[in-house]
Amino acid sequence: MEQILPHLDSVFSIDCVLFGFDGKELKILLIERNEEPFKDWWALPGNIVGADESLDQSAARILYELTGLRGIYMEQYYAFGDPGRHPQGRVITLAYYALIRLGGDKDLRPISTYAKQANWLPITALPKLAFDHQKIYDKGLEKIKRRIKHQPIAFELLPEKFTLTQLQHVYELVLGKKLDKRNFRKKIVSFGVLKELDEKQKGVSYRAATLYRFDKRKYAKLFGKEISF
Amino acid sequence: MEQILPHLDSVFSIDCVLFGFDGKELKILLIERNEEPFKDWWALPGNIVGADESLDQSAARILYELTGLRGIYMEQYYAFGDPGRHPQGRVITLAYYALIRLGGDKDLRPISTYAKQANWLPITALPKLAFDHQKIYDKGLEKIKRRIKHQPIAFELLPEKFTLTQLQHVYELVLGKKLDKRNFRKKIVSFGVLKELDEKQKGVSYRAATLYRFDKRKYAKLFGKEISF
DNA sequence: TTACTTAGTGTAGAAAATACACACTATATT
DNA sequence: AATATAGTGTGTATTTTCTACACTAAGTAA
Repeated sequence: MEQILPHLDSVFSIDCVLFGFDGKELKILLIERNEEPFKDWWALPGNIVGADESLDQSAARILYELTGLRGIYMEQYYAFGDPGRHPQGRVITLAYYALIRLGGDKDLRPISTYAKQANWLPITALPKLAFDHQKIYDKGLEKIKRRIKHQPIAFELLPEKFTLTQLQHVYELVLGKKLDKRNFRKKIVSFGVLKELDEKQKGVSYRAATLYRFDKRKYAKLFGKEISF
Repeated sequence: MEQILPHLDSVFSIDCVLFGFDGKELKILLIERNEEPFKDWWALPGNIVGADESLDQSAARILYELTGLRGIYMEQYYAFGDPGRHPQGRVITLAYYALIRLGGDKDLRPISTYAKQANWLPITALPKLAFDHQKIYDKGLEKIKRRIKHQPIAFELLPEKFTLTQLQHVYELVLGKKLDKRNFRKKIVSFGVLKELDEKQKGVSYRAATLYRFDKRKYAKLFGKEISF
């Protein structure tokens, strides 16, 4: 296809803030860079957008390449493009976030191409990040804080079957504050997206909690509507 | 500066959805294109991002060039980048919206460079738009609907001094539904961002309404906090 | 059997949201 | 001067939602 438009030397990338929950802590996926600039620094995983893919496709591809995960709820949230943000030229990057449940079944594929290692690090103790990635992460956290209050996205962080206490725990970690157990349960149940199962939690050395699953059909109806926390 | 990064022939632009309110209707600014592709079609005003400007600076510059306006509340809300969205190559565009008060004092500067004409058209009767601009507009409207519920941005659409009825009118237009006058006033006053003036409306052939101004200091404090409609 | 740990539940009071109707006032018209 | 008109401005009762708060039930481990 002929390029008629004016040309500017800009590169367009996508960076992902992958929030993961292992049952205890909220973490994000970081890679340790193996190349300059910012060699040996931790950075958000990201990549260049391909010529023939849509932005969402590209984000999904990048997530897949970096983690082996598919079908994850993922959303574009902000574009960062300060002229000085990348020392080697103009790079405009589009930030996506995803919510992922960690541990248990399938392990994540390692990331090797441009990183020494990849690791899930708890958000309570993040290292200094390369480029403007701290800013990107901050904005991402802010975004999901806002979003979890209004839309039922917390389930993405949990396994298919979960207890109400686990769900509450996720809300508390994301929002950064304690919630009242009874009020939390009342409200979350009132949304009508939870399905109580006959099963109980297993392997705990105390009274086992009832497991819940979330009802995708009702969830789909609710989505777009506003709920509030 | 040496370009080390891989190079892709992509162009990065910004398109603006400028919402305007003339006291009666909600409108957006559109231009009638004078060049192919989509010659003679209506389109959102937009432009290419300059090499040495930040995204927000670029948006502000574009808004200024197109309208002569400065100091307008403006926000990035989504990036559109389907490979086929521009017939002449890969163009990724970042959408911004702005809220503008129309009429009265200063008229907008005409837009001449790449358009036959520019016009404020009511959102209730929009023509077919070039490229994927309908999609961009739709998402923008959705965005401000959400936002006006939670943050005090409606003032941007009104003149410095306004009546509560005018303010309510804006809310009703954006949200697309009628609001109760008494409840609306109670609530909007309770936010504490309005300052009642001694002045009254002029030139009306009925009882003149009290004019209000909004208090920028309190507004600044409230900003970021959540309010709800 | 007892001690321990977490699950699970209800209610009362406060605050916020909603529904609802009429008198007032400035102007224009006769 | 009287009247019609059109939008301003206000209060209360009801319902709904939010908040604060503490004990019993169930299962496990010793």
